[in-house]
Amino acid sequence: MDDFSFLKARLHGLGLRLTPQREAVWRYFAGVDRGRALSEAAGALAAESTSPATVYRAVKTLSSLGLLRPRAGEDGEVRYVAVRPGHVHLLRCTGCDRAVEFHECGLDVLEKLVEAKSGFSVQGHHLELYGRCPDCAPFDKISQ
Amino acid sequence: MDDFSFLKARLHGLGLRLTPQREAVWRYFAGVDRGRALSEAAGALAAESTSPATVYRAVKTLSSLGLLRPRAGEDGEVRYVAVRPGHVHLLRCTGCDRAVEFHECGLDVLEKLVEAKSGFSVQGHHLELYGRCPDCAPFDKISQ
DNA sequence: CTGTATGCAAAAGCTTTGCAAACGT
DNA sequence: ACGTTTGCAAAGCTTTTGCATACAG
Repeated sequence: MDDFSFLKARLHGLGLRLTPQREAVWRYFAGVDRGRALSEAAGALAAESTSPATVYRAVKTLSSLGLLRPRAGEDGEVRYVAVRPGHVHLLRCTGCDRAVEFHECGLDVLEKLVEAKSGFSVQGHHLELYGRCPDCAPFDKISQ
Repeated sequence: MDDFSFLKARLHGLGLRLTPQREAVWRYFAGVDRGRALSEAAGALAAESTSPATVYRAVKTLSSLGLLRPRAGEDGEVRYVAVRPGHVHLLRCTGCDRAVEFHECGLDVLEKLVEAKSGFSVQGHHLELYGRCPDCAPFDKISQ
């Protein structure tokens, strides 16, 4: 789980360094299977002796490198998820917000189609499935 | 452009009312072809004699009804977009953030597949294409 | 009448910024 | 040495909340 060399290379590309704090931020987001809000991250990493300001700055940096990606929840709160290299999509549980990755999507055909219809040049897509994980599904029968 | 009866019905379903302020908020978001941040909306609607607090409350309400949907931009800022009834996806310009809608996506097959592999029960998906609109594409050759 | 909605203004939170010190190359 | 990074603490914003008033059914 240490793509740190990868991280380092990406940072160096911009003349930036891989510091312990940035590594801690990356590990924090990469180590959980759901997105986290900035304030959550700041709170959690305070224990690891990384100041809030640094967490905010590091997230912004990693985000601009495309290593973290902001996603808005149903509630409008932004959570950042670590993006691994390659083409990855998430299936997220609407109950506990846990997520699993999947790769296939077959959207390249759709992209061409929409491109032709709209006159846009399509660069990529965000796709996320949502549903209930095995643990949360049972609750649907009880509550509500 | 007046799905106000639709709006009204959805609100009544929860014992809520369609007030002039809520209508103004809806019109604001529905009337633009790109998402807007809460603070932008609050600023713009102040001119229409709707207080910030009311805007924030109305967006939350409409959002919980599924009529507005929060989306996070690359920069991590949340913008809300009005959602019309039906199955709609957006193609958004990474330059100016303008968007056009499209409907086809063919993801039902994928949903079944991922469902089978993961053990989740899939409820739906968020899909967004991004690219350059005809107006913004030219700049790519100039800058950077 | 009763419960919902609004505006105001204050309070609370989150995020950013300036600056001096520490660090890596 | 030099430019980058950090932490602190202050400043700046956005967003939320309490409460009294207005409104709709």
